[in-house]
Amino acid sequence: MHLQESGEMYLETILILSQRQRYVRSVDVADYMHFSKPSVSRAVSLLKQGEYLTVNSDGFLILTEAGREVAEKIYERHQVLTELLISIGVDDETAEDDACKIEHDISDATFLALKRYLRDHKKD
Amino acid sequence: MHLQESGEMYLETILILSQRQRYVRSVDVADYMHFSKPSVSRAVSLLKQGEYLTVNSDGFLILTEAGREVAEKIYERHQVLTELLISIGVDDETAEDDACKIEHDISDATFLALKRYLRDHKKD
DNA sequence: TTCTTCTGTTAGCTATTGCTAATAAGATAT
DNA sequence: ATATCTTATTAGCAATAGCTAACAGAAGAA
Repeated sequence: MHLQESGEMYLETILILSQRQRYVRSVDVADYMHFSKPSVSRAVSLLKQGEYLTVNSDGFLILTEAGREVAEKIYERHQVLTELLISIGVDDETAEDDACKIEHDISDATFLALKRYLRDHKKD
Repeated sequence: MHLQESGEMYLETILILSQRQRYVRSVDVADYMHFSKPSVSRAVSLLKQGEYLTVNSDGFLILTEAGREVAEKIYERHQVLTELLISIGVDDETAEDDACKIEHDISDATFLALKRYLRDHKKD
């Protein structure tokens, strides 16, 4: 099953929340993303179907290996892109917002090139 | 009426085609974008409704001032982003593809910062 | 003139992804 | 025990944006 941008966002959110909390429930995701509970409920069931996560008996969302890989990939992009935009003079909030859209669009090749670029120009 | 990414792509395409041809019809847009005629037909009627273009009696698509502004903005982004990605080592085709997605996502502030960056680092 | 091809539109399908309303079930409070 | 709050789900709506099938009208060819 191919993931849309929306699925990637849910996985990224679950990863972020699981770094802050001992457990992540659908309602936590809904609050964080400012989406309704039914929207999250459906998204979760699709991600479960695609084997990107499991839901345990307490309703806690657990990323599978595949889910965690996607989430970490997107989250890394998020951080690197934000840093990169800030480094060229974009204000923090705009950098964050724009990174959040770009992170889903670019190819691995482009992301690698950007990362390499940032590494080699850290002190400019 | 707010334009989606899809509307921006149609306008950009019409601009590109109008630089190559004396006139641009719906079918030319369909061929260029590899979309069906009905898809273009509907898009054109929405863009007409939003006053981004007019259709003359020969079926030629003419961008309005507003339409041309959007098209030129997106096309400029397309070119600058492509150049920028190529300049950091992304291959031409990937750069083109990724630029084509990013162009719709980023804020004016981010695009300005990128353009400024490119200008100041042309010879690196 | 008649047949074919080109162009555009209409109708209606699909998928994605947000929403609200209503409901069910469990946990907590009175 | 009953009432309320929390959480999750189901059903169904809306917008966006692609598609095919069918058709109408105009242009071009035989």
